[in-house]
Amino acid sequence: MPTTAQGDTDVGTPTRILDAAERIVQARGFNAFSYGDVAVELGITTAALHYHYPRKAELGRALITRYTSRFAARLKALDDASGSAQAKLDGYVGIYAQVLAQGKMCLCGMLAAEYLTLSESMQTAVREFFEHNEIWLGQVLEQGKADGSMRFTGEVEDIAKMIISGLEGAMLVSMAYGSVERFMKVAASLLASLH
Amino acid sequence: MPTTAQGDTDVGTPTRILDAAERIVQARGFNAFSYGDVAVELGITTAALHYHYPRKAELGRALITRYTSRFAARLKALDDASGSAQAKLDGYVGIYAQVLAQGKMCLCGMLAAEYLTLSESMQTAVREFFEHNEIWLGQVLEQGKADGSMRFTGEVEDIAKMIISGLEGAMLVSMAYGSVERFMKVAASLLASLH
DNA sequence: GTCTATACAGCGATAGAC
DNA sequence: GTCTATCGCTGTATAGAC
Repeated sequence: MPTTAQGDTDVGTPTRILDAAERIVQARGFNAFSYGDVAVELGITTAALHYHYPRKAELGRALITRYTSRFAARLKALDDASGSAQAKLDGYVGIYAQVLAQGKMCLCGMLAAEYLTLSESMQTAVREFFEHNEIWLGQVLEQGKADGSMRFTGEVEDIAKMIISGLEGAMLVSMAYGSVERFMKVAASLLASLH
Repeated sequence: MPTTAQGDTDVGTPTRILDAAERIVQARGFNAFSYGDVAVELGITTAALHYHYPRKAELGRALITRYTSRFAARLKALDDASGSAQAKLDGYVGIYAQVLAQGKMCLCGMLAAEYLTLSESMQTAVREFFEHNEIWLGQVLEQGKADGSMRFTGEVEDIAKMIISGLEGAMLVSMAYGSVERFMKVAASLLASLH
């Protein structure tokens, strides 16, 4: 029997920990983030946090896997809802813009900068995020190429890498300006060559 | 009378501090970097470091200003040596590739990720780096447009922002793969649309 | 599952001798 | 200009009571 009644949003402590940690890490980075930050926000002690995530690297790993699976769900939603390849790409850019509008980096973009300081487990999970995105972008590009709506020279894989790199970089630089507009302009220039 | 004899390379302690700190920050980030790291490498104590740079934020600021002025010197060298706009752009990409080949991020790209944790003085200096680069890139693009070697739609400023964002992002993601090849492929795709 | 208490290491920074 | 010594704080992590 679950401890939450019907109608409850069922946010257990582990979820609340991940929510707070995710936001802090996306804004300030994994190395500038501490158990203390989360503890204060949740009104519990750091000892309680360690009960759920004994080591910081394990918390970090959980952060990435949840982020990646949520991201995958949004990409699937784009597949289901959007007809054209262009609409899917626009939706993809929109996901990034939403994150930036909250003053945050992409979690895995942030972690890529700190890559050399991460545990092996976190490093692997970060790479998997990028690879998953590249595969999805590749499929969208193939679709656009097949139906004639997109034109590009070079391998689909390389264009996919360019798009994700370009968007991550646009987020990165835009962090220094707190400007979603800047991000949107760069994204538009980036994708303009595909028309 | 200088304390260094003729023929000495004249690397004082402040320079050696900046050299070590710069490399560590570019590889691991400002928040994962400590006075202790530099002290061990230079064989002096952290107290000696504080004599030269009393506060970490001041060391950070010095790091950025030196990096930016060195970068400016390299851009000027490209202006002096390269005739075509395309050659200048290739040289620009080459600078980034050289850094990445040493397992490092662009200093200011790294600091952009940590932006919200930096002192105001460092934040300002980071933005100045990007603005300086955008101006230079804008001039190159104008040159390419004027002599007919480059074609693009949209504002020159936006294309310049796209190029620096794209290259920074390519470095960022490539950090997770330790792959200069990946970076070069993305850079090529990024600039292909200008031909 | 959360608490108090604590261990222990590392950090930035300072005082004062040399 | 560099040292020894030290301070105060923060960080991750653990033990054991409740």
